[in-house]
Amino acid sequence: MPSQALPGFRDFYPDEFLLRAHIFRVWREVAARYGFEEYDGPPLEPLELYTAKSGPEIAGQLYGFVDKGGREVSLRPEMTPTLARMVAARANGLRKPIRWFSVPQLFRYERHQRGRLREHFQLNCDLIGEPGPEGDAELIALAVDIMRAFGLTERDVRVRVSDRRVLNALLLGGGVTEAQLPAAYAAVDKLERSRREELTAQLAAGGIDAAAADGVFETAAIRGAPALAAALEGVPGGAEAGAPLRRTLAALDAMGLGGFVDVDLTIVRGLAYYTGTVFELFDASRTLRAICGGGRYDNLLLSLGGVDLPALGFGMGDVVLGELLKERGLVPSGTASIDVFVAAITGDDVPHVLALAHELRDAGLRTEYALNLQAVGKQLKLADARNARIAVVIGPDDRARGEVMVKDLAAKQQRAVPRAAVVAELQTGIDTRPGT
RNA sequence: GUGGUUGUAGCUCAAUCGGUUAGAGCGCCGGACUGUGGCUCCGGAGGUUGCGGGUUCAAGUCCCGUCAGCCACCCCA
Repeated sequence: MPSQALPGFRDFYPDEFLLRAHIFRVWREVAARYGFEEYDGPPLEPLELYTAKSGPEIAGQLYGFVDKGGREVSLRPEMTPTLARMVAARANGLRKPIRWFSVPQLFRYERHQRGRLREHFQLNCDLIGEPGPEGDAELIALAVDIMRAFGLTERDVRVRVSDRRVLNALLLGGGVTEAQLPAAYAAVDKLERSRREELTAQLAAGGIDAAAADGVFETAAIRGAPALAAALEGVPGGAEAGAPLRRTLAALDAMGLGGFVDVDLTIVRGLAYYTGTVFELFDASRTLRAICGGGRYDNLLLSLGGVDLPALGFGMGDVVLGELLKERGLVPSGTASIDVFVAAITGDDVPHVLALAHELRDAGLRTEYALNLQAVGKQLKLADARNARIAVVIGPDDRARGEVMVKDLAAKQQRAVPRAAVVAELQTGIDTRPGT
């Protein structure tokens, strides 16, 4: 028997599943707060659904194979093509803007490393049918509020925002031609990780001379809205190109979330389909990969699904986010816990334990008992190990008086309670405790 | 796909120059403890030293290969 999961795949033991469940719960709660509805699609799709968007070379990165019917298929590497198909099929009947989210497990056949596996869960939130920049603000705010719901502050995570329209205007205004834009984008993307001489050489290979290259570097170095506005004044069409981003930032400020946001033109993301705002969320110390990334892709639904709707969305994976939460101690406690443990003194008490335990379970209390008769001390030890709050001990003497012993395990106190009253008492007693 | 680096018990680690039967702590199981828990003490299980080959009288230790983890690149969710 293989002793471990496939490379890049994870086993979730109960204490690890706790974190995953916590992440999913927060994702769904906050998405619901923004009026987003959950959807899902198949985890396995025709291969061409993905090659249509990104070209045949993408197939090398896909978890694809030929199925028993001879079809070329792939586990889904992303959700957007599925979403595009679903929206296109019912586009006329859906009220706009469409606010949908999903939590798919996605797959990529790639060499894995920290924060990047062959499988992950990713919250996808998309807003479809809204062209205005307030929609961009809405989506960024959703991503930020998810961070806040996890207990992360603006000192923990930063949103770095750029805009294709802005970067295009500045690069073209700085002497880069339309055809040279991809090379310029690649250099902007690598600016933080590579040395400037290497990038200059790469830009030269792309036909961009030294003077224009300096312009690229200057543009990429712009930080903050005022500096960006100043730079835009100096290029043709700059004011117009900068207007949407300005309104998006103003809306975020009005929501009180402006403190999370940095204007940073080195955020590039996939060249293939973003058309406007692009943004990524990072941990403030920047030791991890991006937590979240997204932007506006106004042409994609037309090219994929044949429906012309503006759209924007983001994806937020569980792996990097989970690492950050662990790093900051923001994970729920790793121990399983129950409400009540019922213990028997003798074998004659066991049926009464079963009866009471079942009544407690019917009353909604998390209840356990020892599955085989053992010493009371053993049973209480088990109750401790399961983090029970209350132990109920049933013995012959108590039963003769029509009572059971109710023991508060934390307070180390116990008292006799009439058998007939114990379920109601425990139910209210436990429900009214704070912090449950 | 390329390069670097690391693999010893469930976990964290130890094992001198290559030298006897690979150890410890935590965790797990059992006992001390048959009407009352956390502590303590005692005992036990658990290892093909990732796997395969080579060198050697002798390999956890040295060499080669391979697999896996980690890091960087490529690429991006």
